[in-house]
Amino acid sequence: MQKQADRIVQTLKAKGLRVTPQRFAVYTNLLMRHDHPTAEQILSDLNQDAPTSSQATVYLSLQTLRDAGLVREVLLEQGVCRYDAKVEPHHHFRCKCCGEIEDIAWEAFDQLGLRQVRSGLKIDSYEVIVTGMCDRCNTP
Amino acid sequence: MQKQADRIVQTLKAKGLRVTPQRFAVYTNLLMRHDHPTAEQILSDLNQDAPTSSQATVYLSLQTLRDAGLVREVLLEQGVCRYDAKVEPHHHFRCKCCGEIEDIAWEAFDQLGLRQVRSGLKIDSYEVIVTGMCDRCNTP
DNA sequence: CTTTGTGCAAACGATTTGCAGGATG
DNA sequence: CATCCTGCAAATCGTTTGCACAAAG
Repeated sequence: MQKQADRIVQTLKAKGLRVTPQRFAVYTNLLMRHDHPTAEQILSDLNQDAPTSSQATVYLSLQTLRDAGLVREVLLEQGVCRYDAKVEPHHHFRCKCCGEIEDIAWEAFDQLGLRQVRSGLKIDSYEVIVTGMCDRCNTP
Repeated sequence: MQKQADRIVQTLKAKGLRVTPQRFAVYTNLLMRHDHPTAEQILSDLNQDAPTSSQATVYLSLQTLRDAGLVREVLLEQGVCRYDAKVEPHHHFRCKCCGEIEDIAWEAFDQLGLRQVRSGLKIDSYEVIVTGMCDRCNTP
């Protein structure tokens, strides 16, 4: 998987970011995951075996990656900031029972008549947050 | 406006909540506003003239009101929890330039084909968050 | 009178900052 | 070699908690 690492390095460089081991590790970790981890979860995951990054660096790296548009913040619960390296437009579902978060395909809402929401607003992006019960919690 | 105060008292009682001056003040303040204040903003607003509620009480009152379904949390920015006493379903727009938050009518998204988002998910509610530039920031 | 809410101050968890040394381009 | 990043520890911010007293039903 040398190719993949190279691609990640190129992505970072393309955004004008220096490629440091810590920043690379944070971004790679987030790209490999399928969940929506908090900064804390990324930190402990990275340092599981050997120490990789300090707390401050993980927080700063995430800020940097967010500002570069490589990573998205996902705010679903009060006081909990999650991160997502999947930048293709998509939405989120949160099970209010187990707390699990699932992606929802963008096309599900493609028919949204966003243009005419309100005249005067220049719309950049939108996100739908769905709450309910996942199939696991739903079938006892 | 005695009528209005009575209506608020009745609303609280109907939810089985004790009506204390502090709780009443928090809820009334939120009902009268058109913005989406943080707990901190409500606190300082209430205590502007005379001391009305302590910090802890405002936080607890907001929790209680949220649990009773009288108030909604609005999460648009990392680390900022806003509150909204308008419980009729509606969505939010946030100007990324001035940070202002506007309500968006529910009907704008009424045509959402939510039922068939994904089989297995039992959907409770959803919310659309729109980001962009408001008309004020857009016209220089 | 029993239960629940309040105020205060201390505790807390997540995130940010200042600063000195180190690595990157 | 100038700039930017990292690590550490301390600081900060928003929110929560423990406890004694007060108020609501």
